[in-house]
Amino acid sequence: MEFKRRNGGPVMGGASQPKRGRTGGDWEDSPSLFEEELCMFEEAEMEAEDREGQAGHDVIPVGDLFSADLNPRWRRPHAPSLDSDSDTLVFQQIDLDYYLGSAVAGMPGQLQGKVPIIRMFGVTDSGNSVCCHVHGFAPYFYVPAPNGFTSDHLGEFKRELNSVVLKDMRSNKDNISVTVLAVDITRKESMYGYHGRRNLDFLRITMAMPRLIAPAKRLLEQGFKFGPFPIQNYQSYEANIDFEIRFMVDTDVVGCCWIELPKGKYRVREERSVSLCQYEVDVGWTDLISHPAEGEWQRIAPLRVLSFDIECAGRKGIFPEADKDPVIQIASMVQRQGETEPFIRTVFTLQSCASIVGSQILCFTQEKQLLQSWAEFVRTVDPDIITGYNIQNFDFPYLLNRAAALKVTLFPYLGRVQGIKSVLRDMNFQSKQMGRRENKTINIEGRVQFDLLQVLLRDYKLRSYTLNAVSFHFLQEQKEDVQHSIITDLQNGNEQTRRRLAVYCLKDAYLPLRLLQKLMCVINYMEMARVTGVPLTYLLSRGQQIKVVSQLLRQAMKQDLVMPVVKTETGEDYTGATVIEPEKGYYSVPIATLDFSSLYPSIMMAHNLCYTTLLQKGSVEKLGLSPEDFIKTPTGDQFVKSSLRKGLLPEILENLLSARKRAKAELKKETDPFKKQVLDGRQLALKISANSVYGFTGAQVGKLPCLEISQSVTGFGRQMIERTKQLVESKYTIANGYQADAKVIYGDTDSVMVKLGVATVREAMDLGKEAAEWVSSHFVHPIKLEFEKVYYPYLLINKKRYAGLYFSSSADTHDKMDCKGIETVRRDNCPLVANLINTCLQSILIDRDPQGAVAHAKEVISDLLCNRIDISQLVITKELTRTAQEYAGKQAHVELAERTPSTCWRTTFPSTHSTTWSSSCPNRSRQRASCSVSLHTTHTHTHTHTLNEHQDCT
DNA sequence: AGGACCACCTAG
DNA sequence: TGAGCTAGGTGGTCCT
Repeated sequence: MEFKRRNGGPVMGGASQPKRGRTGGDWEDSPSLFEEELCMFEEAEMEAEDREGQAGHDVIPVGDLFSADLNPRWRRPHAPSLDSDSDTLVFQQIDLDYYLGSAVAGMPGQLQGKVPIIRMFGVTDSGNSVCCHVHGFAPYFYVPAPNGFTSDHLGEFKRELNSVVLKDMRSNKDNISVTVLAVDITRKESMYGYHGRRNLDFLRITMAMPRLIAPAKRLLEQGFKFGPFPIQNYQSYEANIDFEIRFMVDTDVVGCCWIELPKGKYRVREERSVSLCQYEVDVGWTDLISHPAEGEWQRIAPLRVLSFDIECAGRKGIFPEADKDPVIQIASMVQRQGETEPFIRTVFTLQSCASIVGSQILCFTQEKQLLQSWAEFVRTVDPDIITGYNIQNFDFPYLLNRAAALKVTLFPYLGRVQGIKSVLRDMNFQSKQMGRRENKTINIEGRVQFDLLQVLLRDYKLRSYTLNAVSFHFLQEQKEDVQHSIITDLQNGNEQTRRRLAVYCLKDAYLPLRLLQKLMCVINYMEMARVTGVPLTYLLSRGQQIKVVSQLLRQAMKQDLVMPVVKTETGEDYTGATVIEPEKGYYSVPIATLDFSSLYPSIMMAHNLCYTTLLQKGSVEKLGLSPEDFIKTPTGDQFVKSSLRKGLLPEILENLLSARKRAKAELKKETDPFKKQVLDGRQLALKISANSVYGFTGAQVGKLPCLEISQSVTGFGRQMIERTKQLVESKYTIANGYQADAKVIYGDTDSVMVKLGVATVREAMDLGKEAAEWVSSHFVHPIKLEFEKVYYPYLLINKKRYAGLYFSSSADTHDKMDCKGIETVRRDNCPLVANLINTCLQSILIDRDPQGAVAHAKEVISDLLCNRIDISQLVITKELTRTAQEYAGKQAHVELAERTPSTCWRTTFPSTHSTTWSSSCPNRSRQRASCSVSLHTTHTHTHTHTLNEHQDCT
């Protein structure tokens, strides 16, 4: 039930070689490691290019920037001409949107007025870009047909609805004359609640464009009258589905899948092409073939990934403002997905700049020209994915604003569709999970914006999210050493100082690429898009729910089930999981841990919990069900058994979990490292997806909350953990011939920690496995209790706070020291505390020397009191102190410090909710706070030390 | 002193 | 108009 990688966690993809750090800080004398690296790129390429007779250019005078001779690599590979009569077009779709346009002759759909057209962007196996316009798909939704409705009434219904929708429009600037395209009768069943498997007549209402769905739905809900029928309120179904998702679900297209346009079924645009893509085609929506991501269709096209970074010359102490401060450098790196090195490394500079081996420098005397040329560079390189660090909220907005300030009119056309301007918008994204977050967004049609900062904020819990910290954490590598404050000075210096800045800027463009690769972001996100069926861009711009909705709709469609639109209202929270009261203390005996694997998904599968199986009040009587047809959950809710109807959610979960098993099996067999990465990304996506189904049903402000499901799930969970405790403690007893009476000393949600009374890890493992198997036999398939690990020794401080040496792979050596909930894993303490506690825990658990722990803590405190340490927030839990003392046999009559507020400055960033600690004041202009240290020692006196903003923190 | 409440962050 | 869930520890503030 863990969705976010804690503290970065172990980084997947094998260990990386830590780079040796740069020793001297003397920049001009010795080139940095990064420069050596750039140099190596150059050497490798020189060899290759010598054969082709292309000389490398270090510094290029601005002029023929875009001529093929000078920059042969900028353009995509040549695209052979395409003949739709004889060629099949196959491409991997990476972005999908829609627009309103005029009908194209020969394509299906409405002919007059503006029609919605789906647009897919993608790349072929040979690296050519594709823009595919898909015609004839229109948005629709459902309402139940009123009693007595027949096909004779369709015309009247349609006319009347059309008329009220038209009347409802405040302005009609698109001059829409027809809003309702069609109304059909179709047999469907609501997915909410079991009502005896009877399909009813539903009206499928097709609208002319997506934005007409909401008013039509509203008008029907508020009360709609037509023909002889009385005024009536219509409950609507599937009226809140994004148009893109609607299309993808109906055509079996998933995010990042391969699309095939059979020969003869599509048209190549010769004139009238609107995109910058190499191929631009039109196709009818029923003519495209979507390939499931299996076998050969798991591959990934050679996508172009552009990473960039900008530098601005800010004024002293003022954050750069786009209307005043110039953009002085833009570094860009372009890499093909799947390759290890960027094949374009370039930096656009304002004013001259000395050459950097391995990268191309383009110097400009006019900032306007720099910006304009960079935009042209982007259009020429035609990247599929644009990355960088905080590009979404800084670099892109700054560039757009700066270009506007300088009136570089051709700058903001960065997308793949000609004539569409990239504009900046403020978005207010908010979720319980991530809090309120102000975000800026810009539209870049056809290119996926993959801001690495946003990825890290979503997927990793880190202490700090600066590029420097993140690079160090994942790559053991850091940024080039340039202080922000000296950027302007470097720019105003000479070509050597600007060169130093350029190296810095290049590295900041390079690091995101390295991180993307190391963390396998592109692969993992693509796999998530494929597994859940949503476009790649949704994964970064939307929440968790849309992924479940997409899967739910796909499953529902097969059974003619439709999803109601529910009004969201928050009610009472429901009861969650049980946390077994811990028997706090230090255990110098092995503690076995048994876990239910995928507890909540397996509960939903085992008991067939779903919207479609829920028996609402009175249903049992109404449907005349007998007791063996349904179950009653611990919360008193009723669901029919799978013999009557198999639930959609259990089906989805089974598919996800069996697909995960397959992926893991394939992963084991696979030898190709690249395919391995894909498979690992897939199994991870499948696991996360399975776990988020439960959360979806409990999301009260959501697309389809169903607390009967979520509270039944947790209810079963509570019952199960209680039962598990009883079972274990009843069987593993001296009376039954075991060495000791087993005792469950702790448990949380889906796990129990058992003191089995055996002396060795080996015995605990063996007995643990046996116990897990035996307990499993008492539960319904596929619920399974598994032996996970042995803790030895184990320090149980409180609920959700413990530490122990973790034995799993071997009984002889521990895998790690596992700490849960303790200061060492929390980000709201300064590092000193985390380090101190960590050292103490190591002392206690590994060295088995609690006095050592106490001594160490004392020493640190004493250092603090004597100002020998510049940072100091000390928080040692009372429990840890007590436990350490207990273990030490009360011999150590030292009370550790209880709590000491800080002399270091804590900064919490509201945007990211992250906290950083520093010994210097982060913002001198703003703080009024004073900080104090107060320590209690056994010698009774209290030291209080207060610092305020006028004192130096060190 | 003790409790109600909040913010923050974690466990699962 | 879009947002997965609950349990619970710890430390802080404010009130009585």
